[in-house]
Amino acid sequence: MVTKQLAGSHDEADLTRADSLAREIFSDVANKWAFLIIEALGERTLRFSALRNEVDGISHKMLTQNLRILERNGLVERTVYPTVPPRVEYTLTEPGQGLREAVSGMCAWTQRYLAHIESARRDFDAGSAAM
Amino acid sequence: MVTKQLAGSHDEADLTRADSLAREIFSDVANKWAFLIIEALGERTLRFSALRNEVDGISHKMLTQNLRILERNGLVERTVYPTVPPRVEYTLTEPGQGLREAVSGMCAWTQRYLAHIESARRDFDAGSAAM
DNA sequence: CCGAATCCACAACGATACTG
DNA sequence: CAGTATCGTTGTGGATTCGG
Repeated sequence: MVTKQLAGSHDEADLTRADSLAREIFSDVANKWAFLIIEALGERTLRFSALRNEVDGISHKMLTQNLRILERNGLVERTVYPTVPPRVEYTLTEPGQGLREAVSGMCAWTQRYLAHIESARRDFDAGSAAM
Repeated sequence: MVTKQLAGSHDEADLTRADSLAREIFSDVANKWAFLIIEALGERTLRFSALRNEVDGISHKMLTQNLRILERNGLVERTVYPTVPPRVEYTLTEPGQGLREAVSGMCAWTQRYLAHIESARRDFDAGSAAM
């Protein structure tokens, strides 16, 4: 699936539509900031500013932007308390939690191969520099 | 980890270094094309042009670029056969396979929530359009 | 406190053309 | 066939400012 799929089903135009939708979702979700936001949220409910502190290095703009996208896809829930000053909380929905598990898988993978990757990079960079 | 970590270890400067490295890896790997390439490769060995056919919509340039990055991180192995015309094959290394499993997790997640997400989007877009 | 909009530098991307 | 370089366009992301 997603790339070319194994065509286990019946129709074809139908699958390619699902495929292009899957691509869109990937575009929305498969980026550094979305991942970090999802990991930061975890099972907690956080305010905008708290979230901004957790995901460090993220700009105000990027945070809002990515949160909007996640919200649009139904992965985070946005709750506005009409107090003054305003107060907005974000929390992962159930599909969002599902994604978080996948993301956690990637995080675990990163941890596991950290050293391996680091040395692969050194080798590669050393090889490129040889001229 | 990756974002702020739970500080289960001893030192601190050490962890933040690992953390920033993890970030770098995320930047390299957490993007649409890298994911699609990894899924397309799977357990097979593919030539450049074959890979290009599998990951459809990808440009020549993007493919080389992402392959270089993956190679640099030791996730794909690049084998050049010095024939004429040249022939270059790509295959996932063991760490690459590990990443692929995580990516597959995301693909499975996508499939699972496809309909859910689609309707969440409709709701969101309908809400935004209300003015 | 949160979000939207503006401005702007610069990175990403696609198309093309050229090399081995 | 595979890779690199260049160019022009589009997009991304930060800083700032204004508004609720």
